Amino acid sequence: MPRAGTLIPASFYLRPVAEVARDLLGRHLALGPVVLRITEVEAYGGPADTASHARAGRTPRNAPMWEPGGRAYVYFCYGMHHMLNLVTGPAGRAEAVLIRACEPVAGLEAIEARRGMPARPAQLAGPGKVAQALGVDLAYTGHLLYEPGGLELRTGAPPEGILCGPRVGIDFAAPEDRARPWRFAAAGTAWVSQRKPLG
DNA sequence: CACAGGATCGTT
DNA sequence: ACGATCCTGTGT
Repeated sequence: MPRAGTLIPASFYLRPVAEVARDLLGRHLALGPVVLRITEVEAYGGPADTASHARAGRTPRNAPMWEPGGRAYVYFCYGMHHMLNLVTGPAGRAEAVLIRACEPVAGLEAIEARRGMPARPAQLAGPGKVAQALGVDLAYTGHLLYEPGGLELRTGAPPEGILCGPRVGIDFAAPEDRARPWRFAAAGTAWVSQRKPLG
C-alpha cells in the first residue's frame, strides 16, 4: 500500500513559486511502488530569473514551464541525470520548483535496485538521485501531478522547520539571482544535501 | 549540420 | 579537481 494521504489539487500550484516551493517540503511524490517525502527544493522564476531555463524564452525543452502549474518539467543534464521540476503559477509565468532531495517513505527495494546501492541518507540528496529513485525520465515531462495514476503529488508530514539559502550550480547567473535565497530544506532530517548544508 | 555547454555525481 | 556522456540551443 504505497499510497497514503490525499492527492493535491491543481490550485496548490497556482501561487508565487517561492511560496509553493516552501509548501512542497514534507509532501509526497509517488510513482509505482516508490513514495518519497520532499526534503529539499529550489525555486526558479520566469524569463527575468537568469538562473532559470525560462531565461531564453520558450523552447521545445522548457515548453511545459509555460503551461499552467501542476505539471512536471523534466530535463536531461550532463548526459546522465534527469531533473524533476514541478511547474507553478498560471500559464505564461514559466516558474518551476526543482526537487533536490527526498526521504524514502515506501518502495525501498525498488529504489535500491535502481540506484544499485543502499538508500542511505546522503544517497537521496541531489536532484539526479531523486529522479533516478522515482523512475522519472524525459517521458514524464508535461505530466499532470494532480490526476490519479502515474506520478502524483500527495499530502505528507510537514517539516519541523524550514531552512533557506542560495541556489546551487548556477554560477552562470547574474549576481542578484545568485544571491536570491530560493533554496529551501526541511529542518530536522538527515535526508538533505550534506556538502553545502543550510542553516 | 556542427558545436559548445549544462539547475550533476562519484571517484581521484 | 575531474571525467562521464548526450540532449539542447544556437549559429552557419
